[in-house]
Formats: sequence, structure tokens, C-alpha cells
Amino acid sequence: MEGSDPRKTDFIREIIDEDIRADKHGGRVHTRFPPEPNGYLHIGHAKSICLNFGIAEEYGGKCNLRFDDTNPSREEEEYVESIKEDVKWLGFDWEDRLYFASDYFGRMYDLSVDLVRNGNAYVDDLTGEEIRQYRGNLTTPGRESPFRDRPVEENLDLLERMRKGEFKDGEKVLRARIDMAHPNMNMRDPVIYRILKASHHNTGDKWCIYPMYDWAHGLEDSIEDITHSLCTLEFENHRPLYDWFLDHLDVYHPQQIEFARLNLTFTVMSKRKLLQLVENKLVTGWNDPRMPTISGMRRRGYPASSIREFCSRIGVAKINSTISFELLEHCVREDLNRTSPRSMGVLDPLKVTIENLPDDHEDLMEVKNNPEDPGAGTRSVPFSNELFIERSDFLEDPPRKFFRLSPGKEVRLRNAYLVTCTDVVKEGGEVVELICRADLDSRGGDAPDGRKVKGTLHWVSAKHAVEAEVRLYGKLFTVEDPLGVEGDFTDHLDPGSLNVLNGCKVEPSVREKRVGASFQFERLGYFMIDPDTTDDRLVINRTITLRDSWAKIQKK
RNA sequence: AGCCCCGUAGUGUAGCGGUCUAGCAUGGGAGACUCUGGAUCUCCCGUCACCAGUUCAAAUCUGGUCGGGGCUACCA
Repeated sequence: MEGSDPRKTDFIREIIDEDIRADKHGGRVHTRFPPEPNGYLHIGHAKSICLNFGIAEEYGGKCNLRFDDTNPSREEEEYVESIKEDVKWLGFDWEDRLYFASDYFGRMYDLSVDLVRNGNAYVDDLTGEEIRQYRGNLTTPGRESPFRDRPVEENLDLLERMRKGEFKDGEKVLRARIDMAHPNMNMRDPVIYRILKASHHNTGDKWCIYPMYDWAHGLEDSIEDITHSLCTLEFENHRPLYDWFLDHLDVYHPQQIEFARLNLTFTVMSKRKLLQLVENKLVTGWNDPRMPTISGMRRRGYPASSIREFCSRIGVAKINSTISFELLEHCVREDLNRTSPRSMGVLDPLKVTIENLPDDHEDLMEVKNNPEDPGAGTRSVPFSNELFIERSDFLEDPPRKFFRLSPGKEVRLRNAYLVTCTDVVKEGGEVVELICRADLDSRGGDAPDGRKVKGTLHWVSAKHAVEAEVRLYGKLFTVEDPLGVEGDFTDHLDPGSLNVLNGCKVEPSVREKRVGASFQFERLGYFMIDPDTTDDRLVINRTITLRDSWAKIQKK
């Protein structure tokens, strides 16, 4: 992954540099990306993936993919597969280091026995509700559980029986024995194990007690010899606990470092909220092209490299921030402009007949595939006397600075001919066809006398055109911060965020493209072939429009 | 209210005591160029939250104030 930027620096890389200088881990750098398999990955995860895998790459270290599957009640195999696919697609490789927290359940259990043995944990019979009450609140200290001082032997026995399944869900928990008056709520004797008689996607029914995050996560890092455990800011208050557990066991102690999670305007970034959109069928699925999920962006046509570039540009810091959606879009356009072959397609066709060409006229225009990339070669585009142009490229009564077609005006048909509109055919007031006269000396699009022709239109030969369904996507929400305004966030979904166009006419070469292929329809934007495409149905997604300065002018 | 974290242009960041009349990107504005009103190029748009110290010198160090965020799940 060659980043164009000279040398990224951020506070995390500074810490790592310092650790290497101090020979803290013998120069080793080992990170991990630890998703919980309870939803699809989104662009926020991409930030973490790029950070963790990127750092490992830069420092010649390693990065593990580890599923943090400690809660059987909401984790599914489907999510495991999608996450693997998304990480791979983003361009990262965990090699042979695919791990599951559930693989460590045995080790974790043994370690918890050590904790009990040393008097640092106890089995509590309080109910969930009671535990909550005993915990106190932000300003008042908690009270100690009456079971807190059980003898070690009794705790050992009870823990063993918890594991064996002798108790019902919620009947007992194992708790750390820390300090019920600690100003950090996380330190008020946090729960280590809870009883959950649920089948686990990986361990089946082997376990009926499952470790809590705070207990499990540090151990996972420790077991995997992680050097720098990078997580988001909301775990800052958990770090003392992360450290406490590791300090009270005879195990290797990695370092947790927190950074700010990604927020993006015009979207929501919580798995719970995204799940809500999916379950309530407000979108077509996790991979709906309007979703901020990796799979959604993939289907939308965002290149993986543009997402990586975006993640590199936003940087890593501890400031809570919201990145404007435009930056992501900029990265997508920049990438696609460089790499996408061009073609022509007409979304809203208006028929044009060239009056000075015979009915059976056919011709092949040799056209550059990508003006940005001479190596991309050329292709032949069929031309005839009957064409389609974009309806919005004609106005009977044009405003000033309208460089397109109108009665009597001359424009260029891209790579074809200069044409002048000589007549307008209407049916019931609606324009149904234009009659144009071509300058036959301008074949290829160059004016024979060097005269300036300001407007250039895209076109498709009517008799050669391929029909397509084109799906136009816009922002999912109408407001920058769907969670920060009145009402439920779903109230602010944009009903116009999906616009399906049928009967679009595209040049024949588009039919040859594979599913997933990106290309530009000149003057319109970047598109990609949707997986819904079949032998007799061509479905195209619009990834993003071109920057449109005409639209800007119109607004004024 | 207790604990933790943060505060540089609209947005996101660089900056690690002088080389900062604060760099870059994005965004916005103006123009040039152009067979995509695309791309490209040029120019313009910021008194480092505030106050007090330390220092010859502070965006950078110290203290305080103000502002923002997080934490009271048998979730992660």
C-alpha cells in the first residue's frame, strides 16, 4: 500500500517510535483488529483496520484479525464471514493469524481461578438489579456485596459449579474484588463471568459462563503477544481495569492506547442503528449502496484504495470530530478519475435525428478510454443518424450561459460531429425529437475551421444502444447529524436517496463489463455494474456524480 | 456532582520553545485552460478557546477559567 503522503505521524506512531527507541518490546510491533461479530463492518471500522494493519505494515510487524466473540446471544457466523471478506477487500492480510476470543475460554477460566485463589475475585449471589443498586452512582460510593468476603475455597467451589452449569442464568456472577468506592465506576468490583446458557457459534454448548469484555480483552491481547492494543476513546475509562487485571495475574501486559472513532456527516455509524435500518427494511440490506458499511460502499462502487486514502487523510487523534462526507467523496472521485475507463450513457433519452445523414448510416468512432491515462487505449463506439442525447441537454428557451443544445445552436457530439439543431418535434407540448444538421467535415469532433464550440454532449446511437436500469444514489439522510436533531434518526432518512431509472440507453461496450467493474459515463459520473445484472438485464449503480459546476451556477 | 479525556481556519489535521508574518488537505470564492460545465493550473478566504505565569522568546512549558466529549450494562 503505497501512500502518497510522505510519512504519517500521529500520537500513536509517536508512542510506538518511542517504545522502539526504548526497546520496550525488543522492537516488536504487533497489533490486532478485534471486531465483535454482531454486525457488518462500516467505514468507522475501516479507520481502525487501516490503522492497525497499516501500522503493522509500516513497522514490519504483524496484525491479527481477532473475533471478540464473548457474547453468544448476539453473534452470528454470517457476520464472521462478512467481516473477513471486508478486511480482505480493503486490501489487508492477517495471513495465518485468524483468532477467536472463544478459543481462549479455557485459558481465561484458568486465569480466573488464579484470581480467586489470590483473593482478587469472588462469586456474588446478588441479582443484576441488586448489583446495580449496590454500585452507587457517579457521586456516591457503592456498597460492598454481602458475599464479597466469602472464603477462597468457597469461591473456588462455586466458580467451578458455575462452570459446570449447576446454576441458572443470572443466579451468580464472578466479580473482581477491587474497590466499591472507586471514583471510576468500572473499578467497582466489575463482573468477570456471567452465566449464559446459550449456544456459541464457535464453542457450541461447551460453556455456560461467558467472560465480560474487560476481563477478556486484555487477556486476548496478552495471549496473542500484542504490543499496542488500539481502541476507541470510550474505553479510556476501562484502561485502569485492563491494567488491573493484567497486573494481578502473572501474564504479559500489552499497552492499551485510545483514539477517536470516526464520525461522518449525513450518516449514522453505530451497528445498532444500522441494524435497525436493515431490520426495519429502511434499506435493502447491510450492503445497500447507501449504507456506510464496507459492503455497501463496495456495492456502491467506492474503490478500496479510495477508502484507504480517506482513512489516511483523516488522521488519528484524540479529538472527537466529525469528518465531512465531502472528503470521502473527494477521495472516491480522485481515485475513480485516475482509474475509470470512460463510456457514454444516456439516463433520460431524447431522440435526435441527423437530417443530412441517410437512414442506413453507420459509422464507428475511435474514442479514448481514459484521457487521464494514455495507456488505457481506445475503443470503437457505433454512430448512426438516429441518436439519443440527455433530455436535460436541450432547452427550447435557454438561459444565458447554457452551453448546450437549443434551436439554432451548435454543439459538439463528443468524439463525433458538430451538430446544429434545426427543428424541434413536439407531441402535446412535449419535445419528443430533435432534428439536427451535422457538419460532415467535423467527423471526430474537431471543427474544420477551428471555430470554438463551447458545448459538448454525450450521446448513444439509437439502433446500437443497450437498455439499462440505472440506480441513482444520494445521501441516506437529509441532515448532517441525524442523531443530533429533533426526532428519531429514521425521521431524517431521505426518501429520494434511491432513484431507479429504467429505459436508460448506454453504449454497447458497457454490456461487456463484469459485475463490479467501475467506469465513468462522461459528463455524468462514475458508475459500476451491479450484481443484480443478469444475461437479459443490465443494472448499473451510480457511485457518485462528477463535480457539477453548472449545477452550482444554476443555484445562484 | 465524582472520575477520565479533549480544545490550531467552515471541516479534518501538521506543528514538540526561536526557522510560525502557523504548513497541508478539504470546503467556499475568483480566474485560466479544456472535445467531459470533468480533470488540471493560478489566486483569495484563519488574531492557535480565554486569562495569568515561566522565558530574551510560547500555538508549543505551568496554573487557572471557560467550552466540548465519555463513564453509573450480568454489551463491546
